Amino acid sequence: MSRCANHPYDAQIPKYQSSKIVKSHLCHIVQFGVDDFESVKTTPWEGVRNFEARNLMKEMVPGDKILFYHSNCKNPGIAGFAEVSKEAYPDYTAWDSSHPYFDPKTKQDDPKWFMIDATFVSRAQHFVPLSLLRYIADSSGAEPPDEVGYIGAKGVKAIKAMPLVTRGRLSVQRVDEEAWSVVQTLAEQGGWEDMPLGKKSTGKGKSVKKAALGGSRQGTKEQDGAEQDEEAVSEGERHPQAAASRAKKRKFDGAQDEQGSAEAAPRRRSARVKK
DNA sequence: GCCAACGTTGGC
DNA sequence: GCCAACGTTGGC
Repeated sequence: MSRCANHPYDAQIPKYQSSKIVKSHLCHIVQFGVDDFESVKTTPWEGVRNFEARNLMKEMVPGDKILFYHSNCKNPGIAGFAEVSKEAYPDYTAWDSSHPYFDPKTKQDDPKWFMIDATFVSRAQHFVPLSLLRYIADSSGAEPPDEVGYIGAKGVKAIKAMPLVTRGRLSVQRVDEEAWSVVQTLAEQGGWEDMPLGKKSTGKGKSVKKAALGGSRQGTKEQDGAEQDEEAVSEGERHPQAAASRAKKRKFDGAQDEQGSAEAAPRRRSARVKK
């Protein structure tokens, strides 16, 4: 759709004013955490270079909710909530040879990569670490640990089904209503501070990156087709499952990353929506 | 179109 | 820094 008319190249500048592109070895890494997101408010979700993730973004419509996830950092997890503010349009960073996400194989008259615009909604009052979700997902019982007993067996079930837990690497994945609800509740209630998660779960951790998981569409529930689409993988991707999150970029172009500067440096984001 | 090798991602 | 999972590339 829209091409870049509405998004001149400059449109992305704001994002980089607060985030950083780090060049190391042959890769560039874009760090973008919840702090950056909160200050920028709306940002194009550029750099997704994975077909499955890209197809999921194409399904998103304004209003779809997004879970913003910090990946590639010491304490990965969900740091905030956002929503899709512009449907998929060509990712212009793919055509800029000086950009970390440049992809020499795509042309402007035949866009290969797309991005959506994501608008910050709120921070997670309690950072929800991946380690917590994993801990819950790995437990054999149907009931949650006492510390987060409020999510109930239904919450445990929803977490166990999350792609974030079952497959990990896709930068953009679907989040069903139940999972969305549990994550939101966890973020509001907290309570796992004393659990043996291995890493700290305060959210203050150090580096964070940006990543998001998508959200569900609000209100409407469309069908829930959520599962259906899977993307057909067009060209490349054939494995429906795997793709986890990543959006990578090409070889030396950059990818995202993170690292953190001291404390916060989230990087990528991914957004997914469910429908 | 299949398959092996290689490169990347991303959690730990 | 290491390792496992996965995607991509390229030969046949």
